[in-house]
Amino acid sequence: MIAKVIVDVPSRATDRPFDYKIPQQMLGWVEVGSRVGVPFGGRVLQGFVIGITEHADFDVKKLKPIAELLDHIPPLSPDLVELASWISDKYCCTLTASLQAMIPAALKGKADSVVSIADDEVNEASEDSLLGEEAWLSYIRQNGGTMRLAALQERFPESAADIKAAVKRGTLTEQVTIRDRLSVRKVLTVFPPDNEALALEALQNYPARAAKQQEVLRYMLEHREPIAMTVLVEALSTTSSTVRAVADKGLLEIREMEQSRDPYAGRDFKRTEPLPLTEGQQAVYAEIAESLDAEQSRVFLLHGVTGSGKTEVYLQTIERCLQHERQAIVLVPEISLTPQMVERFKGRFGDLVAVLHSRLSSGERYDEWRKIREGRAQVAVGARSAIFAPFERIGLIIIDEEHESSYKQEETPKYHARDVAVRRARQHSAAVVLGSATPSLESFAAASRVVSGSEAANTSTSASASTSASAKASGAALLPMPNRVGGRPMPKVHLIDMRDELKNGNRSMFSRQLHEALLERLERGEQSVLLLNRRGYSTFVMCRSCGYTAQCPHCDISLTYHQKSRVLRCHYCGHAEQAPEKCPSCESEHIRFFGTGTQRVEEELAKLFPGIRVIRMDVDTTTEKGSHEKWLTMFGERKADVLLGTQMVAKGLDFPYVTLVGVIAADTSLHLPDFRSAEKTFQLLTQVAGRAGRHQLPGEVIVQTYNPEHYAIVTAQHHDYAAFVQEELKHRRFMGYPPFCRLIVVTLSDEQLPLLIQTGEKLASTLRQLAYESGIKGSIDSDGTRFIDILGPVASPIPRMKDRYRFQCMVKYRGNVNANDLLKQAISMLSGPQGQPPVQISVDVDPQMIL
DNA sequence: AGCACGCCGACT
DNA sequence: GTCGGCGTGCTC
Repeated sequence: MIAKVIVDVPSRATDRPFDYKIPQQMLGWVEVGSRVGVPFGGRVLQGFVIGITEHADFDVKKLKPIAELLDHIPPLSPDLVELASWISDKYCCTLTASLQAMIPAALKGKADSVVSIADDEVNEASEDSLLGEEAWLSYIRQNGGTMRLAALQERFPESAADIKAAVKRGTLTEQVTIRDRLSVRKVLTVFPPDNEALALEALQNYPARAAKQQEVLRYMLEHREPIAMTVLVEALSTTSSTVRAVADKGLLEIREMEQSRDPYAGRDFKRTEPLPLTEGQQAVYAEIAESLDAEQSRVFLLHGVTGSGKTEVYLQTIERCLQHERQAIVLVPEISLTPQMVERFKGRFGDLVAVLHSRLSSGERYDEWRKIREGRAQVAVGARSAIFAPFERIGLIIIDEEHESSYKQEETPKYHARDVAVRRARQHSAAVVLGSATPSLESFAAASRVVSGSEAANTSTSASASTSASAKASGAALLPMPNRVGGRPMPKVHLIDMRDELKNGNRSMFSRQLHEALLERLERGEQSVLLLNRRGYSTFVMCRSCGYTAQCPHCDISLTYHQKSRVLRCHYCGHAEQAPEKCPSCESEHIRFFGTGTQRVEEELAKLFPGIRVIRMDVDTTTEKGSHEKWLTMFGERKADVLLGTQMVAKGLDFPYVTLVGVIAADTSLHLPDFRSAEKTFQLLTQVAGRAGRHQLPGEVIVQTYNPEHYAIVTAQHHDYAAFVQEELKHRRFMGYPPFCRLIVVTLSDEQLPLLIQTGEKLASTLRQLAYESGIKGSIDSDGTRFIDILGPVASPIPRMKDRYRFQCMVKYRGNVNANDLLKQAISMLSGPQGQPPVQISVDVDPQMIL
């Protein structure tokens, strides 16, 4: 039998299946989805089996056999392999990249060599005197004749060439295997006696002076369960040598057991029961439950205002799904994957929940992943990549805060978890629930078209190329939840025109109203949340005399100032330099280091409200593991008056004593050169406003802005999603942006500018030519359903990164245009015979940020 | 991506 | 004369 293997080489040229013979002893073990080690061009690499056939597409005589099978259970199932190939096709990336994204990093094996002294050499050495033998050779002998090549080279760096030569002439034999980057935690475990009768007899006859041993044995006979050595020793306040003594008599067994790291071990989650649903929740639940019972693959857009109780609906639909013995995946934006959120799922489903997020160590993540793969978990809660949770029978996929841009991966493979979810759900006949108070325009356009039949014809031409193409195909159903649980009103939102403040001589960053409102909360002992909406704003250096700013010498981007080390760092390439004392350009002393906005707000708060207790949450204060959780717990225990932060304070938090939400500057995100800036602003304001007054105490929101008449801000003030969408759709249609078309951004990069520009031009003209040949109308005003427009090449927003220049082309299209195919064709037309393009090309399908 | 093979300059 | 620079080309 022949295995088709995708080899772990991140290059387009090698991204195709290579055929390998399956050795006799591996027959029946090697499956689609298996991870194997294969010889490839003189070395051994990790690869994935994506197919098994009878006949090779290659000269059988030249076929090499698979060198090793790396796992007992294939890490990928055939449906995930199929999904990987869909991703690489849709997002124009290599299959290798898609496959790698699906497994935990711990399973990214690397080749590792073990060298042994050849047999005849061993004999020779016994005759020859060891005198004069090279140090490294005797070192191997001391190690029993075999050791890892890497370890040997580390010990004798100066003999590297000698060692290599020895391998070449056969003095040393080399064996290459793939080693995982994982450490399985082993725990010494004590097992109860096999032979109980014997043990009981021994217990009777134990010598009196071995009381502790007797105690150990009695304990084990009573509990009759394996127990960790450390726990046993602790419980009986004895030592491991005592336990060992019992084991040496053959009465107990001590073995090393593999132990899963459970990041939530020892934490008690209070079990919760399903809450009675409100009428609104019930209607939505019934709709989804019906689909679950029928095992249909349907997509639901759950549009529920903040505080409408979406999470309870999630929990109960998951319960329904589990009753059908099918598994559920819950995606949550990384930023709102808070302990609060985890607690709600753990509280309802206990150990059946596996949690996957970026704060886990690679070992912890691997253990949670295995819990899923081995069927010990039925529910996976996690960020973006949890969409690849290796379940066998998925019944339900929930995507909370569906509009969040963090569902789009910015690195290759640049997939959108929402679209992958829809595709994966279809493989499993599973339901998808997209939940949001502020659905993305793409999802909303795709969903409303199906529900409001009369508008269907109307929108089908205008928004036919929704970004959520798969949602479109499956026909998303809109499920509205317009009311808050308990009939609580939406908080009142006040807009403060900061221009008026300035006119009235208030130059502080706090308006009088916000100042007063904060004071009131302090007096009443209630809490406030302050949002500084500063996307992409970080600390930088500027000279106030000449305007000089510190730039990275390799990247054409401002350097970031790190206060702790007084170093300027580029966060694209890692370049670091000492922060200057005076301006390098004009020698002025007036060089200033601008701290994060939140730092300045914190200082101002301390000045205005002496004794105020502020928790500041931003990248500076939450990088440490667990710090996020720590701050939120503190705030929840009312150990602070104000929670001040960036985006991260806007999402999913629920504190009963928060009655004031202040937005310092609503418009900082409004004027970013991105076509989604209005949408992002509306979403953020709506989300943060939803933090107030979720319980008994009524909430108030104060939004400071310089653009009080902007529709994104006005509609957010009135919690009017429909009005926002209507206005925003007008703009999108007029400007020709999604959901009225789809976008692909192609970025080309190279060290040589002329070659780069030349290649860029060639790519654009080839694309135009191909589009023309396939008869697609090119005009932006075209009424036809097919349309394509190729823009550029132009310099990228970051024109140089890591000493490479960057240019980009944008493809806009709509209708049944296979832009991916055109693009792939164009790229292959300017590539060499092995498929390597003259410059580096990176493709972003459905980009989130255009900037 | 790596590694081998291969053809031209500065050294023992 | 050799060592070694990194330019193409291939990997089942």
